[in-house]
Amino acid sequence: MITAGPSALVPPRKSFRATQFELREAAILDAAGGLLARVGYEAMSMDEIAAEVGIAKGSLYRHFASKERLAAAVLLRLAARTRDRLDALTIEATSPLARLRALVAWALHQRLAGAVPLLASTSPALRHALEHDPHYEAAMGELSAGLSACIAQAKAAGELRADLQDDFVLCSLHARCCDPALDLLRARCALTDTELVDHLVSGCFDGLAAAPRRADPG
Amino acid sequence: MITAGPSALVPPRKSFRATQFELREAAILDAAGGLLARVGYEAMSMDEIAAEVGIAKGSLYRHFASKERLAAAVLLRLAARTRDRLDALTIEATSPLARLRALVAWALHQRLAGAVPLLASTSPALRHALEHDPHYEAAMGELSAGLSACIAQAKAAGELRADLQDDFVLCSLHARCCDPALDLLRARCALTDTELVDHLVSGCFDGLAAAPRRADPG
DNA sequence: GTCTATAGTCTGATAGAC
DNA sequence: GTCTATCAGACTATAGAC
Repeated sequence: MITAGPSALVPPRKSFRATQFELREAAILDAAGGLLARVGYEAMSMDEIAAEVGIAKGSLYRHFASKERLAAAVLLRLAARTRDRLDALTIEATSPLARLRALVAWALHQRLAGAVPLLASTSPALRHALEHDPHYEAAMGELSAGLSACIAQAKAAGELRADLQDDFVLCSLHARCCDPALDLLRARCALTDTELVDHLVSGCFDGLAAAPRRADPG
Repeated sequence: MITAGPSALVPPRKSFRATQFELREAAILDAAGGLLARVGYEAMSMDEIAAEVGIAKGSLYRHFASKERLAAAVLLRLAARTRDRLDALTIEATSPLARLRALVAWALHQRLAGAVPLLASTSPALRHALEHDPHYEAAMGELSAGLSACIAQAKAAGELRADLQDDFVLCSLHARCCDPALDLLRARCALTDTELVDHLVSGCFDGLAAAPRRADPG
């Protein structure tokens, strides 16, 4: 049997403690993410998070040096997950446009399940904090790059309007994933989750106006 | 009401003090609105507002009993203005759809000029405060009613997709007026204000996907 | 000026991984 | 059995409503 010892080729066997540490860190991110989505950055208190996770406040600070960095870690994880999702869709989905639609739908479902919108817009203070976080910038940069590639493909395939610049589409999609309409609709309309998401995605890509819309030259 | 002045038929002549009071109140609302848009509800402090207006903090509280009520007054005024704008468009604009497009464009231009998005979404705490403000509820109700009428007309004229329910369109338009995409685009894309607004309005009504989009039966 | 809320720190006690 | 991480919670300092 492969002793714990430093034999090469042995998968890194983590100590029980280290595993616990990682599990707790994930739990903290989950709790903070939920709070962030429900009450916002300013109103979420470190005491509340600690209480929700069931750990002491001091232990919270063993994982994250400050409230800002904790919130940044939440959004960082979400950015990474979104990117992973996009990668997965690159294999699954049939066309570039289908990938984009599926990614927006996925993001909206995440939010219905209680996730934060992937946007600093929640709080200007948080936005400011993130602007100086290199890890977050990097993760968002990667995500943007993947999306931009997808947008370019969709345009080349004639699936996206040619008169809109790529950056505009990118920002629009980002914003649609964080759409405040989701909250408005949840409060006002009686729709199932799936209907809600389908309508929002369709509204985003197909528009609200009736079919004959632009006088596009062929 | 005409008794105040000596002669009847004279427009109500306000005292100097009352005029000053109203001017100051408007100035407070302007300052608070700007702060609200720039830094958000939680981060805007009463001290900051007082300083910006150039009055003592005590005077602030002569006008508004609390921070919550001040913020509510800002959004209330904006709701009223939006409604006024919709009324004006009912005369100006040619079709119901044109009215809706023009209203969204107007709201976006307001935001470019520094106004708050007309939405509690900025801050969950603020949203909670507004949920219990009858004046705000009433103003938003009136605005929604006007918009719903316009939406119904546009649908009847075949200008809006028939497969989307009115409430869905209403919430979507509301959200588009508060679109976080505006801020993202301002930071990322080099577009003039007018281009920015035109693109956003077009994205909202015409969608991002290329023309042949749904297999609509006639 | 007063008072509350909360970020962030520190400590002595304790459980449980090693 | 030792030793380290965690716990509960008191504590400081600051910001900001009123």
